[in-house]
Amino acid sequence: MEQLDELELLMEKSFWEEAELPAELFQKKAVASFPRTVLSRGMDNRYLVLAVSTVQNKEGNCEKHLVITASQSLENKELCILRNDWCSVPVEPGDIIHLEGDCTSDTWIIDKDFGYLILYPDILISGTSIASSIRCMRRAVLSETFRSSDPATRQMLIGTVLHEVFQKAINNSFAPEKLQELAFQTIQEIRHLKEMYRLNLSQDEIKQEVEDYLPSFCKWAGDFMHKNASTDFPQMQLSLPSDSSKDNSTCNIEVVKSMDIEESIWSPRFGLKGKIDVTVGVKIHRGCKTKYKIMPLELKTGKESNSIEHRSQVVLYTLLSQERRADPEAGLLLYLKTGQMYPVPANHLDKRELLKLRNQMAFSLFHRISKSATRQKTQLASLPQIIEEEKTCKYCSQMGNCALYSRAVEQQMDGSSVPIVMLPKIEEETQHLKQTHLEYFSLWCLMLTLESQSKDNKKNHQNIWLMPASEMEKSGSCIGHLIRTEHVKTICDGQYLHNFQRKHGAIPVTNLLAGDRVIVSGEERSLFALSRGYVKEINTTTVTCLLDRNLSVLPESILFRLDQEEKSCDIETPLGNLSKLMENTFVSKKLRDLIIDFREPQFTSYLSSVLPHDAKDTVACILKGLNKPQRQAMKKVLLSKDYTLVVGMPGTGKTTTICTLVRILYACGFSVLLTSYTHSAVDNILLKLAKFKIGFLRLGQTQKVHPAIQQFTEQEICRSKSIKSLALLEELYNSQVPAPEQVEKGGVSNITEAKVIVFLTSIFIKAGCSPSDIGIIAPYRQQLKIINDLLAHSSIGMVEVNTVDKYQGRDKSIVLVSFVRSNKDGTVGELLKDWRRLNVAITRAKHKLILLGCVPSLNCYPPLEKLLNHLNSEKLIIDLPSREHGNLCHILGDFQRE
DNA sequence: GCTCTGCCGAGAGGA
Repeated sequence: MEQLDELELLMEKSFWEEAELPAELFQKKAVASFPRTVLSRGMDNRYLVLAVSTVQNKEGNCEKHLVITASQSLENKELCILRNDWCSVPVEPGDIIHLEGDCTSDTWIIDKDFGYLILYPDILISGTSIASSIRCMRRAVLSETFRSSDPATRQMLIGTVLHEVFQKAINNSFAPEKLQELAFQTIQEIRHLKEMYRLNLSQDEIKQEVEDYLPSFCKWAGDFMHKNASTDFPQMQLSLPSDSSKDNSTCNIEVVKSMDIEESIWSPRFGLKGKIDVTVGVKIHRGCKTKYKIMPLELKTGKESNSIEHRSQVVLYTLLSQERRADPEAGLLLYLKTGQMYPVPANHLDKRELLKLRNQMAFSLFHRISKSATRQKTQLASLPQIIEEEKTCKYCSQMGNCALYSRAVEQQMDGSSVPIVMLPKIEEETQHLKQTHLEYFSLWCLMLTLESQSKDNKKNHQNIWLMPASEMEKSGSCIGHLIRTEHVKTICDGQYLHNFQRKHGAIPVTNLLAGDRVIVSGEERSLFALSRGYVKEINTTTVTCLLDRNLSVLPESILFRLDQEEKSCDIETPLGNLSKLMENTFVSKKLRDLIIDFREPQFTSYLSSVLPHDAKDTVACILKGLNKPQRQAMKKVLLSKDYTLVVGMPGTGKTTTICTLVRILYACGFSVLLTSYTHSAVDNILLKLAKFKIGFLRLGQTQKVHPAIQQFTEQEICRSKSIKSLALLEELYNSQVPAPEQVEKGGVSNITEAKVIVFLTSIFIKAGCSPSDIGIIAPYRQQLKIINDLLAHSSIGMVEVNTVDKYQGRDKSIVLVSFVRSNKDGTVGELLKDWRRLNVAITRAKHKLILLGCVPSLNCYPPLEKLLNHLNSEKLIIDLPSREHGNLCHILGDFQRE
């Protein structure tokens, strides 16, 4: 906060004076807002704005002068002059910008005819968002904020299906029978059937409507593909920006072939992203001259509007295309209802205006929080102004959020201004809400926005395009220099299994684990973010990934890099829920009552009024599998008219309770809707339910917990007696042998512990345990990595190795825990202090639990100290004598050579 | 201080 005040003072000083001021200050702001942004010149230039001043030039016109730097030391300053309308770009000192154009003697000039300025270029905004901002910037920003408030319609479903049919046809054939077949096949796909079900539409209805389009598909193919002579193609009007003005704009356009479908491109040059329906190779015949271009082809199934929005989308795609190949200079807009196709030239003027809209939008998205003028209070910022166009507002899907934000947030600020004509509309849209509801909305919007902006969540996607793989590898979240090996296996549409190997040697030390999300890029600048997916398997030689695109179409020589996709905090779901909670519907009203106004939840008195009489025996039978608190929770839930909160520590059997509930409801003939904030929670429930269907008998087996652990968890952690997951603790090895931890950039590890863990695992397997019954847990990724590597070099099969948290809600027969930490200076990591995590770790084992760690070090952690004291009193701690360690190393040596 | 949790997601049409 202090830094910002200093900055504000700075901004009031004059231009040249400012430029002389301490560089650290700017560095501070830049670091706070744009962590680890790499400043650089060249194609991907990133400049830090040091100062902004508005000046009048000789002609009396306004110019903005920016003092900028691309050097991390902030020493080498350059000047950027913004002329004409570029003056209005809302750029401030401390901002990061990208410049397109020419720089002569350290001066950039961006004017109406030449050059672009991209504000916050690492915020990538989609083509459709920008196109929709033409009519209403506020709507575009609201749509980015409250995403889910736009339920899909019949027309959208038809649109999606027709897109797919066309995309399949262009790689196959436009023959009528083939089109028919492709259409039928597409309609049958499960995701479309689901959507039809949701919209209450029959398959026949959709089929009919889709088939109505097919003749136009044929017509288009007949017009634009496969002809004998170039003049057989329809005449069109198209001048490319590079054509000389003398050239006739009349030409024939021939679509030669489809190069890609649904190509997804991120453009950190223009701050854009998007998916191109079809990328086509096109011949433009003009007189005797022919130009070949690879262009975006945008499909539309709705009205043939040739609207500015549609055309703008195409223009933006020409900018995206430049990330991968030569400037197409134009794109194509095809209306599938009629087969009519319009060429869309990408003129400088259009691109300039669209990029200016992008900048405005980026500004709004970046500045979501402001300070109140009077009291410097942190508050939500105003959104772009409400427009005064009843027609546009009438059908706007963001109307509710627009009015709500205006009333709950903007109208509470000093000096807010709302167009007077819109006030009645805003009042009408929000009249169902009480003051408490408006305040709730405003508060949670602010909290969620602040959370998304917190330091933790400033993820740096941009490192993929700003940092070479070799540099990124040092952080452990990237692997470069990979080549694709073996065939790509198609699992289904949109899931392709790829194998990668390092071109030379083994895969370097990395944090990447199975299950991590990754972004696959080519190491070349033009090939980044080719595909996304997750790691399926990783060992010292090979990474197997499940990706959303098939990369076998690319040349085999391409060098790839995998970057771990850092989770960006998802506030979209809660914001969407928040918006839904404010809707004028019966359900939302009830929820507002309960959640905001704290109406007590109601319960009926008798189970007999809830459960059908004839289900009594079945229910009784199902309930047998639960302990007392679980049954009590179950009863409460069944009697609930509103909601019931079931609260419990990890391992206390919440999921089991829910599963049993589902089974009861199912047995009584109710339909059940499972929803969850997390996917994994629902997955766990489904997994357990599936188990019930298969064997079942598991329910009857009461698992016994070792009394020592039971006592401990009950006393220190749970207080509840409903521990389900039951571990039999056998031994705790106290490693009296030298087993120091290693702290490096990739994390904390302990090679000795890793070796012992692997050795013990091998013993269990030799004793007849199935590798799938064994789980290895360590709190640090680096340790998992080392254990994985040792396992990979052994003859041990697939033993699951993962972090504590990944075991949440699951059991293994045997669990080995490596605590890793071992040092003399008593360095305490935050990680092990978390007793909830400890609880998860020690309650995952059904039959045998082995904890491996350095007792003196672990005693530094209060929760562990309690556990160790407890185990000590039960004589469950076993020292590992140094003589044994020597033997162990021998054995391990042998074992590794095996 | 090195863990994890919320994640497919840009665009499907309408005026």
